[in-house]
Amino acid sequence: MIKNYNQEVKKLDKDSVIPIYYQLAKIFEKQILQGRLTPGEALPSENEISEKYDISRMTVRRAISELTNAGMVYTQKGKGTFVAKPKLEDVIFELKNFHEEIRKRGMQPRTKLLGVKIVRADKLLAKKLNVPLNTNCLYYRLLLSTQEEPLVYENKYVVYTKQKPILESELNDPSLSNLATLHGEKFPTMSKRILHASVATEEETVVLGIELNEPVFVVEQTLYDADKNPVGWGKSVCRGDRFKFTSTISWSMDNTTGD
Amino acid sequence: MIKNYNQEVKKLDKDSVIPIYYQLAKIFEKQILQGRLTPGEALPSENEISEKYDISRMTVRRAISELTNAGMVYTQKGKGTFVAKPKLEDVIFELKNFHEEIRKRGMQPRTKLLGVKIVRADKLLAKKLNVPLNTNCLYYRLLLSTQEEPLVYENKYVVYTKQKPILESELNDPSLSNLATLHGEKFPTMSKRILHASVATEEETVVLGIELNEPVFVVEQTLYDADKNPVGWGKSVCRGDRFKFTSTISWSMDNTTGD
DNA sequence: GAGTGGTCTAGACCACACA
DNA sequence: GTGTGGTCTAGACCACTCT
Repeated sequence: MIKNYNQEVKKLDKDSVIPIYYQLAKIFEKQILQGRLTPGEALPSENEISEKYDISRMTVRRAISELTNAGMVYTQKGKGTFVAKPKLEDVIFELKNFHEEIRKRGMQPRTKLLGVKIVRADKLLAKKLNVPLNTNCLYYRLLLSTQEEPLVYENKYVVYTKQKPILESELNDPSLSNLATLHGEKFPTMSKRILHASVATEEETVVLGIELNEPVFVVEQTLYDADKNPVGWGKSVCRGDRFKFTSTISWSMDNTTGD
Repeated sequence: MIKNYNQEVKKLDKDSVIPIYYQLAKIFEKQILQGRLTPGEALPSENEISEKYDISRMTVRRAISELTNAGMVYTQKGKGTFVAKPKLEDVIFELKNFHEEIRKRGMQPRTKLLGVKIVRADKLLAKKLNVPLNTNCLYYRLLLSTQEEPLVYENKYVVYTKQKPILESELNDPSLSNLATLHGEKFPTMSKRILHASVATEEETVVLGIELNEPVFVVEQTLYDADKNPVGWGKSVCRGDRFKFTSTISWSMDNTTGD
């Protein structure tokens, strides 16, 4: 508590395997987290820092860049670098690969193909995929489960332009982007998703083995190519009693988001 | 289609107001999106690029850094820089400030304080906030609405160490992190949230004006200070018929996530 | 050993903010 | 004007990969 009252210069180990810019960023991070630099307050200028620690200005900039990426400081041209306010009210819910997540929890993920066929686009699908009515599309119905119980019921459609046969091996990665890559002409480069809270329909209760009106997450996904044309569309229904999304926002350099 | 077979060098405008590193990054982005550089393929080495375009290697590195941040390429020490595979299966659902979102949609957000009082921590709350039983805590009940209808019902608790009076002005920003900052000793620096799909309880149907068993999103939030001690806990119940989360993942330099 | 990306330097010029 | 951050250069040394 009584140390450092003389704004003593923290030491940088220039021979360390740890980069100088990282050591410097950590020094400022510590000062910010300890409240010795408070939100709105200015950091020393880049020239001051580079003289004080006897390092190049470019190295100072790299350190500040790390802090900027972490959202801890922001820069203003011609004015200076300032400590940011924590933005803990922002939320980011991440959803990662189903198989990995299940395996991480010590269970065995399974993918069951309930059906796959070529269908002609009806009005809804034609609109979702921006194709003419009755265009040939591939339709997949999948059930993702652990060894114990079903978890996700998926319906996916992709534009079917290559007329390639449907391979068993597709089930190794039945993600919409993989299916679209295999059977479409173009590369998917953008994915839009919408997450709804809903209750299970009759069909979903049967497939998922839950009661009518049980809560579920519904994730609708649309894939686009580089020209912004839809190349795939799908709907995943996740059991509400087995799924939750977690979000960690941390005001520090490590762990931008976790789990 | 027939152009550029002579690997003609794209021009960089060195006198432009647009930074060279950005122009260069855009050139590679275009080549990748057009499929002239495919996933797994190597970019020219940094030295080659710097000679080819007659710019410094540090500028080349800055350009590649932009592409790396966008997830379009990855680097391997001693080997080279390679085009990444699009990871469109990752999902990021963002939830932004309630008031801004409502206003953006052309409605007027309202916050109604249903109640605020000092309570003694029961078993559940003592566990959530990691304090002894019966510790004094502040308890807020809030209703967020448009002019037309209620949307979110919130219950929030913060550790009450400062013994500061409760101010009307807190309602300008009744976020958990603001309440915790005002009434706690320490700075919140980390926020964890859990998103559940559920159905409305009896109390929630009354407050939100919906039917029993209507789907709702439940967002549970815990705030921590720099020492990882909980300083606030809250639960927000959002009408399922009025809320959806959207996610856009784009394999390009702009729009890392949108809306 | 040759080639690669990672780090770092000691300069330079610029546009911007502020007095 | 002075001071700030933003860009850029032309070198340098390192650890790493591959042959």
